[in-house]
Amino acid sequence: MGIFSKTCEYAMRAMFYIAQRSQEGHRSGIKEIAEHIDSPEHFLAKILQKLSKEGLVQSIKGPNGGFYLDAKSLTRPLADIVTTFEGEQIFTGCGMGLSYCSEENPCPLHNDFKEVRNKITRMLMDTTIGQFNHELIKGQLTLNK
Amino acid sequence: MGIFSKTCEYAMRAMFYIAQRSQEGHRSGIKEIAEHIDSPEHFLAKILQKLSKEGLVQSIKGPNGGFYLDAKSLTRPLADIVTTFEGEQIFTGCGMGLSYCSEENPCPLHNDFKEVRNKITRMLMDTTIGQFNHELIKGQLTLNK
DNA sequence: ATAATAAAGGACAACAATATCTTTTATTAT
DNA sequence: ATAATAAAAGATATTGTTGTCCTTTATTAT
Ligand code: FES
Ligand code: FES
Repeated sequence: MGIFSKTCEYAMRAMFYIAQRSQEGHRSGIKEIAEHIDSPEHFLAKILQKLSKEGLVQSIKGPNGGFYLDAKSLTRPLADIVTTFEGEQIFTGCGMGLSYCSEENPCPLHNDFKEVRNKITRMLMDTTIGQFNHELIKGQLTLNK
Repeated sequence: MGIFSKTCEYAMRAMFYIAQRSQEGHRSGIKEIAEHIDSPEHFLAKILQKLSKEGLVQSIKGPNGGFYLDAKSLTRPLADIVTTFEGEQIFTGCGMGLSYCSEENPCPLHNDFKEVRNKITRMLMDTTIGQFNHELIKGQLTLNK
């Protein structure tokens, strides 16, 4: 696995996709999303359910329903999605798995790993969900290759 | 989970511990290692078996036997341990789980994620297994807190 | 009202990661 | 030679992640 779990990866891809479609004024059904981000449909449904409960994505049932993002949601940082699935561990945890990371009792990787963590944190905090709509619509960025 | 799997975390901690003890001229038994890095004993045995097969750690059976690191092994980069358990994914994979990462078909996180990956890679390539022996012996660094 | 649609929710299945236990093999000391 | 030690190897158990399926609920269109 990479840095993030598969669940979290699908979640990020799905949210970027929904953001793009929302920008275009469309709501997206699970099937459509799954196809465009290349994820298992039913598994994705579960993921979106969780994001919906967290209020990170909006949804409407029934015909013409689907998932979309309101203005507020489009400005939320990617970090909110990651936290939903991975918890705080990735932002604060020790790189070698010690029960907590501290300056007083550092592991051998502590100094280097702090920087890695900070870079990840900045990436996730500074990136908003709606940030790439333009590039995604123009096809300069991809979610399924 | 953090960036690395539990298996990989135990492996790194174990190797740093064995390195330290090797430096002091001792071989370490599984039980001793497990206690000092706070890992499940039998699971650690499996991990060390794999590292042994890879030639990353040396071992001797029987009384006064145990695990140790020869001069060559002490200079190997931490990356070799990580690759054994996580493969190349962590060094080359896409942060959002796309099947491959490329400049031609980048995901939204590509630019930021490249830097994260590079920092991780540098950390693991530039750190050698024997590098922290002194600090570990003096207790300035820890493997079990 | 009824049928159609689409998300929400619950139950379950497959698989991989983590963990434990037992037997075998190599080595050493007596 | 025998017993003791410790890693190697094999078998199995537990848990978490990933994935599927089926039923229910809300909404819309007819
Ligand atoms: S103690 Fe390990 S990263 Fe800080
Ligand atoms: S394409 Fe996703 S990190 Fe490069």
